[in-house]
Amino acid sequence: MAIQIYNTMSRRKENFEPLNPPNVTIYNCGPTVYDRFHIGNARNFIFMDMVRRWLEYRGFTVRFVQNLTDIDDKIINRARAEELDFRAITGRYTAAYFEDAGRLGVRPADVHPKATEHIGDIVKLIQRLIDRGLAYEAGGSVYFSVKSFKPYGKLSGRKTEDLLEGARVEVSAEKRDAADFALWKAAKPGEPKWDSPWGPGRPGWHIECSAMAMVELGETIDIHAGGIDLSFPHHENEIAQSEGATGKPFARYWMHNGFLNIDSEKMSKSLGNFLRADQILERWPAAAVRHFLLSGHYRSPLDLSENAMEDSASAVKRIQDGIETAEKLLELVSGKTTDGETDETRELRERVETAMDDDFNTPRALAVLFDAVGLIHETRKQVEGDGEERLAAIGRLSALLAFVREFAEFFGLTASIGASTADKLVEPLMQLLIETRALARKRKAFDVADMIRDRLADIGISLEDHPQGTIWKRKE
RNA sequence: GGAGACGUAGCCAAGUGGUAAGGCGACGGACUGCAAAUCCGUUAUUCGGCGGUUCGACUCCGCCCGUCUCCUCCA
Repeated sequence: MAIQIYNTMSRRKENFEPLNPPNVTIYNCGPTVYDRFHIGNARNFIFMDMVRRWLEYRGFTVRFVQNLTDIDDKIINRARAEELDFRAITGRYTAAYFEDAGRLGVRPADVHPKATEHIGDIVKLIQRLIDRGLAYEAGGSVYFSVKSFKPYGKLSGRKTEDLLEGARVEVSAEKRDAADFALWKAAKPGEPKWDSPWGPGRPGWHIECSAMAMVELGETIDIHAGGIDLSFPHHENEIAQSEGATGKPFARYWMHNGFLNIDSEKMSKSLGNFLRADQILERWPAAAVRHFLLSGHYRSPLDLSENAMEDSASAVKRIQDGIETAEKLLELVSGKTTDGETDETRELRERVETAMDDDFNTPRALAVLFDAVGLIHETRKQVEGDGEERLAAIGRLSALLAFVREFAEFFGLTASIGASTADKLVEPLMQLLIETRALARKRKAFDVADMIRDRLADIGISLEDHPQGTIWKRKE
């Protein structure tokens, strides 16, 4: 069964067939580095990183490119406000991007191209569009002529006429049509600028993605992705620029994730109702944030709330506890585990694969993971019991543990496990305390036993008594 | 005005033309010296409303109500 991907262009799920299997090229529209990104941006980063990993899991060789927009109005404004060179701003927030993304478990792309490092490629592409009669120079700026590109609007389902009637687009005497958009912006006094055949200026927003995607991935890429708000005008314009210049399809699959809402409204910088990723990470573990973002289908809107985060934190705890309990229990009873699969885990794996192959249905895949955790606890009882079945149960438990661990890691839900590397002294000291408490309990000195447990609880360690012995865990 | 998405239990959220996954929460029980963890049971005769198609719809069609998004920078 092939992987199915919902293509915004066709508005339906399609079988995924890359241009040159097993290679897959992905271009994801990255952040403008004028501020730390918010949790809504993170939804896209985390999701696309997971798409990349799922394709790798499925045997594809993925080349993943995500740009960093490092020149635009917002950056210039911020630089002005702070009285700094714009490069100081982009440098600071580029570093912040990698820091926050890393904490969220998002891998760096294979390449993170920057607009300012591709001015030459951008200029060449603009020239190509002028040569083809699709763009024109006016007053030192260059505009794309929307009317001369017939398929304009095919991604977002818009008609050029409607756009012109909308008339909410930027009015400019230089443009032949209101819907035309800038490829090259003539420099105003004091703005960063680069030389070009049309005079000093800087690239427009949309052109960098076309130019860099082509340079890094070729004229036709497999998957182009971004938030749904980018479908128009950004992606529409990219198509116009790229296909206008090459005459080839720009991207085979367009993937757009839904918004992250807060109080049922889109979270956005302009509305001011956003929460930065670094802020949310101060309060919640990365694993909980990831669970929350993956708990809904990527194309649906997701509503962030205190309650939703609490639910996710509890849900993640169930998985992590399941893993930890199984690990420690296996150590307690046998000291060694095997990683072999069983019919049971093969079936679970198949369910995850079916869910993920179906347009990356993470909620369904997570449900399988929770089912597996349930099976761990069921098996645990057999391991704790006596008799014949115990040996078989140990094998079953190890297989389930390996399965849950594999996919919990795949989805990034184990992030906080082992986050603090335990001092070598901790384990033997814990054993000492556990043995002391066991002795106290045996002698019915429950006040002593409870004191040990309570004091450990105070410092963040919980004890669980099992028939085979006592397990300790760190709390959050 | 144009384009589109969505409306499933207390909350979050999958799903299918054949009789409702999973998570969180709640309640009852088991286990425990007491806990914690876990387990068992209960928690949507019903999928925004009204019609229609069908042997049968939550799933298909129509209308209505409600929420949201895009059409302007935005993941």
